[in-house]
Amino acid sequence: MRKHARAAYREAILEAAASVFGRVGFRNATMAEIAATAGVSVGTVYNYFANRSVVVRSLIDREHERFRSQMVEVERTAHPLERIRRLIDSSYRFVEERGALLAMAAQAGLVQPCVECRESLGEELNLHQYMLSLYQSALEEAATRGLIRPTHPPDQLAVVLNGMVSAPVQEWLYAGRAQAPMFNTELIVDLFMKGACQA
Amino acid sequence: MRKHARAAYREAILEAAASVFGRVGFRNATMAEIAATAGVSVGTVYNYFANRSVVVRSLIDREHERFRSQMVEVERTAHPLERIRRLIDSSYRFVEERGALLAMAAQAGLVQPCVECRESLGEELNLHQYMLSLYQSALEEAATRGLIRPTHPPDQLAVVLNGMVSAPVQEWLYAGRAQAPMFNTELIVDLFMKGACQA
Amino acid sequence: MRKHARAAYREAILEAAASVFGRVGFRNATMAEIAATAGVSVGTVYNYFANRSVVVRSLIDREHERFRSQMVEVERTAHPLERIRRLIDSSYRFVEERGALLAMAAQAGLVQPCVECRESLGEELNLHQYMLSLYQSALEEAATRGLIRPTHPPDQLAVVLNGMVSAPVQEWLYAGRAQAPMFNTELIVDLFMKGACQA
Amino acid sequence: MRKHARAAYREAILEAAASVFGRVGFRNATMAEIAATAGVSVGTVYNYFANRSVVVRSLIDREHERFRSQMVEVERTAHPLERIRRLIDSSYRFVEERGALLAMAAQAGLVQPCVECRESLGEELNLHQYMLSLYQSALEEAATRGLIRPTHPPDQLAVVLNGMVSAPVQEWLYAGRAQAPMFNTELIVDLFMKGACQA
DNA sequence: AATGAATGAGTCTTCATTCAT
DNA sequence: GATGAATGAAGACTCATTCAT
Repeated sequence: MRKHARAAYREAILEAAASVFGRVGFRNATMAEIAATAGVSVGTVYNYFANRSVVVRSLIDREHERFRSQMVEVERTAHPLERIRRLIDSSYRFVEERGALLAMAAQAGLVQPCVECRESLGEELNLHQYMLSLYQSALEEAATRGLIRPTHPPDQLAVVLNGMVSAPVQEWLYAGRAQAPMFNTELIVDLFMKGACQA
Repeated sequence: MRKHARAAYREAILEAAASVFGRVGFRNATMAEIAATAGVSVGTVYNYFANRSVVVRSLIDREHERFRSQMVEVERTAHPLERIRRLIDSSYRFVEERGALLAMAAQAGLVQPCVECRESLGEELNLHQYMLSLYQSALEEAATRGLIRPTHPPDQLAVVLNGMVSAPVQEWLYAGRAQAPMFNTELIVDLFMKGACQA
Repeated sequence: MRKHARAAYREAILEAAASVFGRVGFRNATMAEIAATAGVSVGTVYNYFANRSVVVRSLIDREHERFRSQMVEVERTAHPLERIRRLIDSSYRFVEERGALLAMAAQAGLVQPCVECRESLGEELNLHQYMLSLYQSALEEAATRGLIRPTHPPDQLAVVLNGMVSAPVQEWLYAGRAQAPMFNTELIVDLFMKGACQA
Repeated sequence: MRKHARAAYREAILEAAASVFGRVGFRNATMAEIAATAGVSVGTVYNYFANRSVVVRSLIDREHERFRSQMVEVERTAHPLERIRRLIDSSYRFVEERGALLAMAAQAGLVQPCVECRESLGEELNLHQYMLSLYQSALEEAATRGLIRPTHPPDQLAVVLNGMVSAPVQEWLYAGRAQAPMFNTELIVDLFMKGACQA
């Protein structure tokens, strides 16, 4: 039960950190405010996390893990184009469910990498790279099966596709998350597959 | 010649700021480091800029102006799809030429909006909005002329297109600007127009 | 006991501030020196007082309060001339007991108003006005009872009387508080009542 | 004529300093503002005065000199009580004529000594001491001639008398010099000589 | 183990003073 | 000799981190 209590504290602090990061931004968040939001003392935060940057890393790790575990099932989808559709859809669902965190995630490079934050965050923590690799392997498979035009290298396609997916999220974050997010998977998929031109 | 010297100092400080912002990030940059990089004393920086945030704004204003003036000519292109191609191309050329600055610009929301930086920067300073509006009006015109499918609302198309364009830039910034940037306008245009699927 | 410690720290800082203000002057006193004198770190001072000017105000408020509470009893004295005598005596006793603080108080306008300090101190903090009003009402009462000549307006009399009382204090402060203060209430009262001339 | 120009500059700077000290206070006055008010450059100020504190001292010296020269005639008055009356009257005239300066003077200890300013001002610069000595010798003479009661030591009388004279000036300065000053020599003299009591 | 006050290095900013033009 | 820009020491204030209770 000791263990249980520890986990609860840890969780409370991480949630508080997520909320504060989302509210005041990555750099303006102070340990004092995180502690206050979590309803614990500063010292307690330091009992659970060695220092500020560990808080950040832990938070990102946790979200990363959640995101990955949500994607694991999707990754099994056999048809590569359908897999892409589901990856996008699943990404959007993640954003919709964990929106507050995303503001912070966006700044920390989960969605789009942020040069500023890189130093304090390891390379490995990045959802961005993870999504790119998922898109890329799906695209490679699609190319192999002749489902998409072999015109462009899959890694470049992956980057651009990721940009298409991320753009509405960024837009929403930038608008201050005022509206409930409404992401349109079909638009992205349709556009990516068929393009904008009249046939 | 006094005037000339003043302009030179101003420029040197802005360049130094750009470099420092690019190197250590938007918020980690100290006035002392900017001054040192410019080869002047702290006091001198304050002779030219009232405070830290004025340095940032001035830098962004300057880039904004340069970017706009580069786009002015492009905006006159009559054919909307050709205009889009040139907007993209011109954007990439701007990035290639003023790469170091872009790292900073990226964080400050010139390329992709950064929630954290918004508070310290006026709405109006944003290249992002500017590019979106250019894309959108081109797309509206194209829709009117029946050049693109009327399936999707032009504002959403503009957002996604901007995401496609920005993605490789972000990727390059994120990779630490290690390589000389190689942006492929044709890939973006081709993908946006025709899509990835086999016909 | 936490509470006790807090009060002790607060007191120590205020005493240190009083000492530093007295030593180097109102405006030359630095937070660092106040902290050092109190034997705490700069941060600690800021844990107790939001900023420099709050330190000053708090110090003055405290003295103001002490002074007023010491006067409250005197104010009840029925006979107006006797009341004046006691007001003077009580003022001098306050100065004698809390001399170190007075140096600072003098500059801050407690004893004699100091134009320079007014902007940073609220009107209401002023002992000077308080004493004037006490003297004035005593003088008005004395005039009504026919105890003093009705020649001069009571508000002007109050100002001059206050000047008589303050002068020896100023003198002592100006001499660097080298000697133990020796204020002569009888001299002031005698002079104010009977004047210097031979009868 | 070179000499003439130099003197004019010197004078302009001192007047500017007086005005700035009077406006923003002793410590808040910057060399830049003094220079600007004088209509010269900062460098020029330093061509005439070695440093900030020399400006202050020079200003005080000048006023001191003017005051003394105005008093020289008064000092010759044979009758000691009449001399006191004229000293007071002359002091008030000086204040009325050079009011702006007095604000600064007050802070700098010309009228009432200000502990804060003592360090930057030599002992010798003090009008206060000068006036005290004039009052004291007049009082000693009056005591010798049996014109005043021998009850109180002349040095203490001088201090108190000076307090009586200064009080209305302080009051006027403290009120922000809003009204034209109206000092009442007769009230001071009458009160000092005869006291406030009914005969 | 939780607490929260103490710490002090680090940041922005001011301004007296210097000095090249 | 006048100019005014450059200088940098010094001061107020913040906040991550430590540690006695």
